[in-house]
Amino acid sequence: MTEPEPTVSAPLVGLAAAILAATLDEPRVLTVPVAGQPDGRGEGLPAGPLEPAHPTLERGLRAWVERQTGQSLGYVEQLYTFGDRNRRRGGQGEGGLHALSVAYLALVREARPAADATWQSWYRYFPYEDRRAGRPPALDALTDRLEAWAGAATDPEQGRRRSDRIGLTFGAAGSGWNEERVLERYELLFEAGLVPEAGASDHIAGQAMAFDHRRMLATALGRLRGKIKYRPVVFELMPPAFTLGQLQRVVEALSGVLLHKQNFRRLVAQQGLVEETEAVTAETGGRPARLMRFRREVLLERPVPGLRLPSGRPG
Amino acid sequence: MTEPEPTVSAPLVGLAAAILAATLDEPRVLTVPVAGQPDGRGEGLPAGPLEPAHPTLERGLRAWVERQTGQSLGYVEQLYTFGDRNRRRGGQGEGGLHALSVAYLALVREARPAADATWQSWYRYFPYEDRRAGRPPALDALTDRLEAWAGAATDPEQGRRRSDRIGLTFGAAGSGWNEERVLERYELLFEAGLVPEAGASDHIAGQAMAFDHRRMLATALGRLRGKIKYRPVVFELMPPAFTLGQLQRVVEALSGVLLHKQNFRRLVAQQGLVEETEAVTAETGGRPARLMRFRREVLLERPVPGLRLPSGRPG
DNA sequence: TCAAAAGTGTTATCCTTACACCCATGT
DNA sequence: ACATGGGTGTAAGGATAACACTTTTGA
Repeated sequence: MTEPEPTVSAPLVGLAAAILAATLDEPRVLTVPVAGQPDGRGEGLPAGPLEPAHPTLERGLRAWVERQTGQSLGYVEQLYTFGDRNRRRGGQGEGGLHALSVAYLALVREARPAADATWQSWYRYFPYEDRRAGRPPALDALTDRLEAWAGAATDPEQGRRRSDRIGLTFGAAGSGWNEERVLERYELLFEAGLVPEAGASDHIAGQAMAFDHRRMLATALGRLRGKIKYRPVVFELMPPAFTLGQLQRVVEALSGVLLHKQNFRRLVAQQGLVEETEAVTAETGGRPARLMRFRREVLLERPVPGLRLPSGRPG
Repeated sequence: MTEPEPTVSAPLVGLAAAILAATLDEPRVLTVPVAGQPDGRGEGLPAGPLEPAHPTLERGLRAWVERQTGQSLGYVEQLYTFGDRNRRRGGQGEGGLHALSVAYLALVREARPAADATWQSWYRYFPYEDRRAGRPPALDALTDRLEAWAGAATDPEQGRRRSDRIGLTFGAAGSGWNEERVLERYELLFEAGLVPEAGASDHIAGQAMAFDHRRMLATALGRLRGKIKYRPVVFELMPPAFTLGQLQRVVEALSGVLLHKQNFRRLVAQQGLVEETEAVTAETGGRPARLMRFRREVLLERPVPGLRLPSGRPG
């Protein structure tokens, strides 16, 4: 009785992947060109329809990504299933849901582009998310536009709610910046009509993407920024051996904020996440650094092994 | 080029909801009878296929739930999209993925069953998850069976990995019990063939459900148990006014572990999650307790307002 | 008077934060 | 010599955990 019975028109199911890496202190995402898109939206995530031959969703995703980019995936995690708000049956009017996309997050070590896929910095699509060099200047323009949108609300109550959301997600008031709220910030910009995906000709909020791929990417970044704190996923992005300084710069690149050096090192060390190798490297510019490696055993020892970000430091 | 094009046979998309409540110190889930299922698997979650008329996934879900149970939903959150491992095209052989289910978590305040839907305790389906009365006796039998399964591995390396997983998820060794790992525990039991959903005639691991609904329920419980720690979602399950003792018992019911009274009260108070009302209630058996209410303002004030569970107390 | 639950206060301990400082290399 | 990044020590502050204890009702 609750068994899904065949309906006349099943929706299309798409698979999409936000494939993330970090090389040379820059967080990256693998993108592909997308034809037939509005101006400025010709970039997208590797994606394709779920096919009858796919044994599972994840296997289908891996197949598509390999076909489109040549990249084989290691760590893969399902993010969210989107009912695309832009694609409805028969144009407008009574249209129901036409297409779904199951979005995935993938973390890979090496950044070797293939075919016409290219690696881009995350912050090309979300420039305001990078606070490593201090509060980005673009932010002021953005929050001004957002406040104008809040002021243009139909009633004062709605305006207050909008202002609250702006303060909460963009860290006005006392609450401070929360680097995990990437999706909430993008959604707010979308609702305020400040991104091309919402019909704006604007691009002060960063480079647009095809379909709702930028929403998927925002979801992926927020998830990863949260997850590094309680799971040792950063190491999926690191080479087998690395210095603590490199690790810190990768974490900073992902989270978009700078960290306090001494405390970061102590946290990493005392949590047993890494162990020393015998090797050192001299390519860092100052005193040669010891190379470390990830201790896989922590997965068995500690219940919640993550890189709790230690406070932060003024940019 | 990455645009999903129509394929000959799109998969069916189902919607399912784990609707959770907490009444009288017992955590509950709304279930419906499911016809045509194997013996002992006639219970399921409210569910139905996504229909062309549904404007969004969530609206489709709400429609199905209201139709099947009369329950209208408040807080709703998407959980996961499952490619049902039991339903493949054409039986066995080359079969690809035939049906998807997008599963949701819903939290409701009132527990008034309607139609042939009934409220059941979570722990009917996961008896080993309730540690409020100490370590459940059923657990020993379960871990014995699991260890036997680990011992029956094809090679020693696989056996070691299985043993590690058992220790990690069921909290042997030093690691202790982690109440959030509901899904990992269920998946382990599934792989070990100890649940009817995996073909076993056994039910020492709790009451089975139709399709993969128990997997969805496990996902929901794990998510909720994690989420109460960093979001004030418990209050979705509470009446408008409640005593701190009631709140504690609900949190204990959800998490399945007992908490330290004094510290719980202090934590709740000093986090500003609740405020006093003028009323008191005398129905608690001892000294009358002050009725409290949830302070909605914390959502604007604090970045991560949740009920960090204070340690716990020996059961 | 006693049981049961509400509610308050205090202390030891640990973790986080912040600051100060030394070490080894290249220019 | 000094700039740069690597690496260590330690003290202050705050939060948690554990303990003891008082208050107010009903039976």
